[in-house]
Amino acid sequence: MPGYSQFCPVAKTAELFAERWTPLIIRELCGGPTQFNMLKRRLPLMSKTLLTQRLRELERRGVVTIAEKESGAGHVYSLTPAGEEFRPLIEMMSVWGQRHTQNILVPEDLDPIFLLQSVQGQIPRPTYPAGRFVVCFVFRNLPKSTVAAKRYWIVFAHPNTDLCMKDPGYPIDVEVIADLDTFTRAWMGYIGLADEVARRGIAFEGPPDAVERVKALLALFDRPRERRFIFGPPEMVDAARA
Amino acid sequence: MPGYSQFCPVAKTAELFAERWTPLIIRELCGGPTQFNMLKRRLPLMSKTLLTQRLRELERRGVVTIAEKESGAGHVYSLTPAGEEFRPLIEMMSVWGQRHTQNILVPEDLDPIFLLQSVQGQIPRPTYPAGRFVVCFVFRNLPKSTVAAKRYWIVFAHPNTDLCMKDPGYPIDVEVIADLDTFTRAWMGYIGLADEVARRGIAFEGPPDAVERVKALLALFDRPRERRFIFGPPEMVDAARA
DNA sequence: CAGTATCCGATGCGATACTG
DNA sequence: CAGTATCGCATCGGATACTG
Repeated sequence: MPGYSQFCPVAKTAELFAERWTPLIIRELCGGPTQFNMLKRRLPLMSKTLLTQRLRELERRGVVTIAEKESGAGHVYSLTPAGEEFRPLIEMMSVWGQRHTQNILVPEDLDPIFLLQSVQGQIPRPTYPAGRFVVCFVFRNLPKSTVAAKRYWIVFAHPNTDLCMKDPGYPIDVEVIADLDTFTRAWMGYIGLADEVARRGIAFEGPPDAVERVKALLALFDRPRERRFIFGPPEMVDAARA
Repeated sequence: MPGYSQFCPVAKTAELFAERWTPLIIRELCGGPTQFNMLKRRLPLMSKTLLTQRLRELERRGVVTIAEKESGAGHVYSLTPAGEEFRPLIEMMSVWGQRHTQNILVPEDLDPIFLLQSVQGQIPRPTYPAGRFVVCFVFRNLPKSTVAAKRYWIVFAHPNTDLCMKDPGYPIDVEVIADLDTFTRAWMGYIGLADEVARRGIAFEGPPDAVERVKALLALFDRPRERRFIFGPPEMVDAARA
């Protein structure tokens, strides 16, 4: 794909920034330095070949640095100062998307893992329960096309938290049961959470105090409609919140 | 090209905004409502078919309105409120490009007409000369690939100004002679204008007072290095300046 | 794990011709 | 002028296999 053949800086920036996948790579790198497979995991539909290609191109253009890892093979990818200057662009794209793309979520967009990574990232560390606390998410009405599992576990273990795709074996404190699309839209603030809970589109099962605990963790009810919702890796969320 | 299959608002926005040509179309529409051929003229490398396609898609997504023209055939294209919200993104891309793409201008990027449209647009109307005033630009070292002409005329006629590709026949007040790439980089603020004029990379010919007049019009010497240089159609420049 | 090399198929898009 | 319809090919990028 050749360039636009215009010296206009908007065009020159678009040649780089508006290439397919590039904004999403930069979105990921906004979460801080990361490795190849971390990126690959968050961009599952992108082939390794293409990801490498894009990262190389971004390095060539001074947007990304590729450093040798100290231990083992592979590299660490991070934004250069020039790359950091894309952060406000990514954030504005996020805001625009929240305001104007609510109705064009298609089944293929839904992804329990991506969703729960966001959930995991949005929960402020200070609010973690003291001891171990396990929330199991059960998603109904998964898109037919997906191979995703129905059940996931978020394990709070004091300063850390883990997202598990397999039963970690610990006793479950609360089960959250919801349609995947309902929970996604609710989590994004696109539909009323309280409403969905009220009509049991989203249901909580467990001891009442544990359920309240989870509702508080998810901050389900005090989410303003037009809040600046930063979507991205946990570190990016942290940075934006500060 | 299918979507990214992610509900993340950055991804959903990228599906629309980061498609090939789309940022440039929006850049143009930031100059206010316009018509098909105006767009086509500013995006010469884009085919009519593709331009139509993109405009239709942007309409479908609520970014552009397509209205019948009152007289004659064709439509008027303009940004919806949602589309207007892309303006800050375009402006940030412009700023990023000015800071980080100065070294990657290639010969094919250079275009006398695009350049002089920008020149014409950047000159504030209040500074126009009182009577008719004609500046002829002569570009040397045009890229071999181009079919562009060497000579262009900007005719100031009181409240209006015209950019001519053919000799308008009026007597010429000042001739500006420069390498196309030198003038482009200087105009963008990428290289020092005063320096280039001093070593006659850019030369002015005409009566001394008229030459001074042109230098003032072009605001060649009081251009700060990191100024917020808005590149785009004249109306966009006007709006950004206000 | 962290990529690289190669092949080949889908499709995006330019070119051309046509219409009101 | 302001587009629409059709065709064909270049190329982007996915799939697969391979390597340190």
